[in-house]
Amino acid sequence: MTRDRDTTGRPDAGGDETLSEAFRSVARQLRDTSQETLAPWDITPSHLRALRVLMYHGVMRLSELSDHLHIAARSATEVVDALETRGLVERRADPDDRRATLVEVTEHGASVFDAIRALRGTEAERAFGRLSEADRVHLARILRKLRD
Amino acid sequence: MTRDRDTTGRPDAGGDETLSEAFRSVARQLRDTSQETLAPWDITPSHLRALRVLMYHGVMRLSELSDHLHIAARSATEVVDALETRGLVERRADPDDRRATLVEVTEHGASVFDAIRALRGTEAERAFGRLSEADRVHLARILRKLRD
DNA sequence: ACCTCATATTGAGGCAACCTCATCAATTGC
DNA sequence: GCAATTGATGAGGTTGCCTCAATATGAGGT
Repeated sequence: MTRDRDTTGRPDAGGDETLSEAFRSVARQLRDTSQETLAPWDITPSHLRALRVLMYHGVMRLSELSDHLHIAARSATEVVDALETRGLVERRADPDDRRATLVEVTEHGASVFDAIRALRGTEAERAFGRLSEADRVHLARILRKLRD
Repeated sequence: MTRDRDTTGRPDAGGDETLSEAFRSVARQLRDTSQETLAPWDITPSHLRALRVLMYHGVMRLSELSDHLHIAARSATEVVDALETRGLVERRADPDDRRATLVEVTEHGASVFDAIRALRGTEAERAFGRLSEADRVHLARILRKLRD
């Protein structure tokens, strides 16, 4: 239909399309980079997120974990399964409620988390490091606005 | 449940974590909103992206489409399958190369695209509209930097 | 003409990260 | 004391990708 070129930066039907495209693209790129970095430990970004929540907030129930991660309870089960088979966390019975299960980071889990964090420091820099401090502040503010 | 609160925006282990978390979060929110908007037409965001490429650049081969979308050739096949079963695009033989298949937007596809675009205009505004023009320009610039 | 290598698409099968719905045990409210 | 609720999980589904063949065609020698 059309034989044009988009390099003019013209509005098209909503420049926002481009904006959200760019957004998606960067998000994906971020995810891929993350995945690569994590490969040596055989865990995925979402595993790491769960591990981080557990490291940060300490032992908690599956349901609490799912709340923190904003995922369905059932999905938390899966994430914990994955972390448990890798020896990074352990399930324990909740003494106060026998329906509930507590999840706890193992020593191994903690050391792996620290190791990842040490490397990730520089990895996050690769991702956002090419931004100036001002840009990063800007981005943080904009993201906060977009989140409602 | 718990009495935690991490809205303090404190550094944790690397403020960049928070930044990329926020990024992911917004990207996901964007995707969800998009999905809702598209539901009436029974297509997904990635279908729409393909449709947009085709509307914008006209008829092309599957392989060209996969290049545009930055996905594997095999995945383009799937997207086109989906669009074709919905009558939005059609496959044609490439007269110049009998190995190749051309994809073309149907009339119905074009009208659906237009309808979506009309609605999406306001939808994209909901997403990015709460940003000032300056912020949007900023965001666009920052995203471009992040993309390499 | 024949043979080999590259290219275009697709079948088969896999994976991540979710989801819902149903089930079962344990707990709580009335 | 029993019904309703809650916590975890089994079963199975979805989206959007992926890789690795297989198949057909095209291009370039020899």
